[in-house]
Amino acid sequence: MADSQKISKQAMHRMPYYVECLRSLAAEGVVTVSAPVVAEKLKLNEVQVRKDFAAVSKSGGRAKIGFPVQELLKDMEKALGYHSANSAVLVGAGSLGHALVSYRGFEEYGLRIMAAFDTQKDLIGTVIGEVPVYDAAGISDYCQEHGIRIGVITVPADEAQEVCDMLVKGGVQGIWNFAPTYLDVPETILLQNENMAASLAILSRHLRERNRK
Amino acid sequence: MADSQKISKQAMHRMPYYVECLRSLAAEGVVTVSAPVVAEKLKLNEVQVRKDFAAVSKSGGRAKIGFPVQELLKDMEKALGYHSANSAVLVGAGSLGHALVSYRGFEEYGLRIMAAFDTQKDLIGTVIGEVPVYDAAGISDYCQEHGIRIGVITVPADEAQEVCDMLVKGGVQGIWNFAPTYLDVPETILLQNENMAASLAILSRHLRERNRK
DNA sequence: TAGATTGTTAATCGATTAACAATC
DNA sequence: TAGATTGTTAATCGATTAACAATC
Repeated sequence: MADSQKISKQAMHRMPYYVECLRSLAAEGVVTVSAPVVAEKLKLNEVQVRKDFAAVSKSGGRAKIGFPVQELLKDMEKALGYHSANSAVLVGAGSLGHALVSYRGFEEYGLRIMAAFDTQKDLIGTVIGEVPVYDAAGISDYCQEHGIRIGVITVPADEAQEVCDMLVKGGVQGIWNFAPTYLDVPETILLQNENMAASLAILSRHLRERNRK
Repeated sequence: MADSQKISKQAMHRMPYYVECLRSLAAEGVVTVSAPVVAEKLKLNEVQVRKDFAAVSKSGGRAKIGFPVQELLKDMEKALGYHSANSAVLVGAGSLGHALVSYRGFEEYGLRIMAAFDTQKDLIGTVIGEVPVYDAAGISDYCQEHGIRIGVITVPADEAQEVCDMLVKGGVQGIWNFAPTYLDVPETILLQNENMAASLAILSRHLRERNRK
């Protein structure tokens, strides 16, 4: 029953799937839904879903009936911060960075990329979508002036730490790191590593095992 | 000492960071390295690193000396499948899909995107980088004819299941799903969900907590 | 009422961390 | 030898799953 604090990282990873599931139920006009039903749809353990729901739901569910879809959805989106916009900058306007900047989909989750930075002369001064690309030298100043809270790192591994330091100096509170490298950040800053290399490795490993048999 | 099978998912997620760390050590000309040293650099537990190394290293380490950097690197890259190319197709050539196709970085990890698919008429027939975009109707046939092993899904949530089914029908063995939705796949197929919404939610949540105090 | 579903307490499981003997 | 580091066995921790009483 919405104890605010304690949602485990694992639970946070399941939340987006609940949201998606609840939205599609809402679209079908379903008014209430029970944990076992959602668990069945998502192939998850029933108790797990119940606990996850309990962790975000303000008013709780009702025995025999379940949870009101719309209300649970709202509570969950709030817990996930989907509606609280966080200003961000992205550093490294290479192909991945370019992609992420032009992908507007993150806005739905509260990420608003205000500016991009790069060191490459021919990128500086250009505009991606509606996002301007500035000289990387100005990262810290820009972040301070605009109260930027999140830095997205899409530079090569060997430049990531330097960029990270500049972002920290600029006062960002969270860093979303796409470089496959370890970053050293002060304890107060949340580092979220997006580990695509690991995902690929897990896939690759599975295929190898499979094709050996 | 390289028991092949049992590398946990969590361990797999740490591997890319080891690889990056070992590469940079190798570049500095370092010949051997011990688990405690790497643990210190990566801010990980020493025993954990030792166990992870033991899981991939063929010849094992030597007391007081540690592991030969080059050899361990080779063993690890092999365990991760970095050098075993897997052919893939990507479905959904929207902005995220476009980004991933044009990002050549995944080739290093063994993912070779051979073709992209979309339903949008004005995208079909175009070329992204060197990758052609075909009509989504032909997914299954293409995969079968070309022995495609991995399908990458970057379509909106409500189209993902349909696309997934076509990929499965085409005989892919692994699916890398970027849509924030649950997919139903046969047990034999490995589904790897790339959960960017969750990453953002975790960041967002942290910022909110922090700014309340 | 009977039965489904909730919330919660207890048991299980897997991964991390600690302890320690073996080795170079 | 002494001390660092390995590999391994045992203890701890956290998350998942099972069990069950309370509720509608």
